[in-house]
Amino acid sequence: MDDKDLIDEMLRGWQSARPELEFAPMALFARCNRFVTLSIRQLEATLADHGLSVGEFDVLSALRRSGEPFMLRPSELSDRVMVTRAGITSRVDKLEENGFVERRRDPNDRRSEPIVLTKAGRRLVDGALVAYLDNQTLLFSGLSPAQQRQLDSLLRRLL
Amino acid sequence: MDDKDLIDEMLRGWQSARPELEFAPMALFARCNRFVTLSIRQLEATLADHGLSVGEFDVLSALRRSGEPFMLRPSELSDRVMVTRAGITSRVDKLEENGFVERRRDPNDRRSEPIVLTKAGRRLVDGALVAYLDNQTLLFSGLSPAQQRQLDSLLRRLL
DNA sequence: TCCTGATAGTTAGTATCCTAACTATACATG
DNA sequence: CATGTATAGTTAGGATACTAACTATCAGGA
Repeated sequence: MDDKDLIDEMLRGWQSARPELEFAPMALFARCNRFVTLSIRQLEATLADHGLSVGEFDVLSALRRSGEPFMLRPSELSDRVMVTRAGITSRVDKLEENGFVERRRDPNDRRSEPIVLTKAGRRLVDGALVAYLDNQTLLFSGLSPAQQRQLDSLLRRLL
Repeated sequence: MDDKDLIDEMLRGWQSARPELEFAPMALFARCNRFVTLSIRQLEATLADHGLSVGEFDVLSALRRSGEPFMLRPSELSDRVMVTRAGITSRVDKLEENGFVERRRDPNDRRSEPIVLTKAGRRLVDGALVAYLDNQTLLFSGLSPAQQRQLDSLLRRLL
């Protein structure tokens, strides 16, 4: 609401400072960025109610949706969550401290330390998931189903 | 290209793990997030060629487009760049060290320390701006002008 | 069997941002 | 004009993610 104005104001500033340049793509990207940033803040608040950060939730989620036995190696988590392995190490450290995941041994490869979701971890992520989905549904509630499909199609083209 | 697959794979995982829930909004948000994250990495690389981080560029940009005398107070910068004042302080510290901005005095209010763009700062931001705009144009080059307007309209509705 | 190179994961160091506490200054009011 | 409150900005402390370097293990070829 206020953000739209902010970006329009930026646009006006540029157009007056550098009238010979084209700023439409900049404004478009600024809106994407702004929407994502605001959304993440909301999601952070939602997950905080469950004692989780977004990063931790992402790890638990990847384990949860991988199905039985809810176990993935750090390198697989790294690929799926799009975070470096170092990042996964620190997230797993914290989740393990809190008893939501456990590091196991792979008898076939001693370099590997598969991560497995504990019962507590599964309960936690299943609970947080509902709140998370509700929040994301809310994020797009300003768009009709047709508009949501349209947005999805545009984003697929961009990626 | 590969990211689309990654998100589709996430979607398939969830649908098989929790078939009773609706994951379309989650996938939609994941695509927004992914697009923005990848775009920012590109922009970082582009600006790095000019010796700037995105955060520093944002500050210089706000000063540049504010017009003569290219001066704003930290609190104004904070509002326009959407970053806390503490964040502005550290960005300005670094920019000042490198000679791209200067802290001035406001004779009417000694609490205030207006930030002004130096000649070097202006040269820098004017140069980086072109590369930045080119990059952003490229980001959306997969969409037709009509599709770009469509996206803009959807985003305005979301914000 | 013994290297050599690849792979799995962690650790160390850096950068960035945020919140909260702190300092200095301004202003309104009794 | 004294004082309490609000405002401007900085500093301190904590969180998170990245890159690069390091350790341990595996696997293929001489």
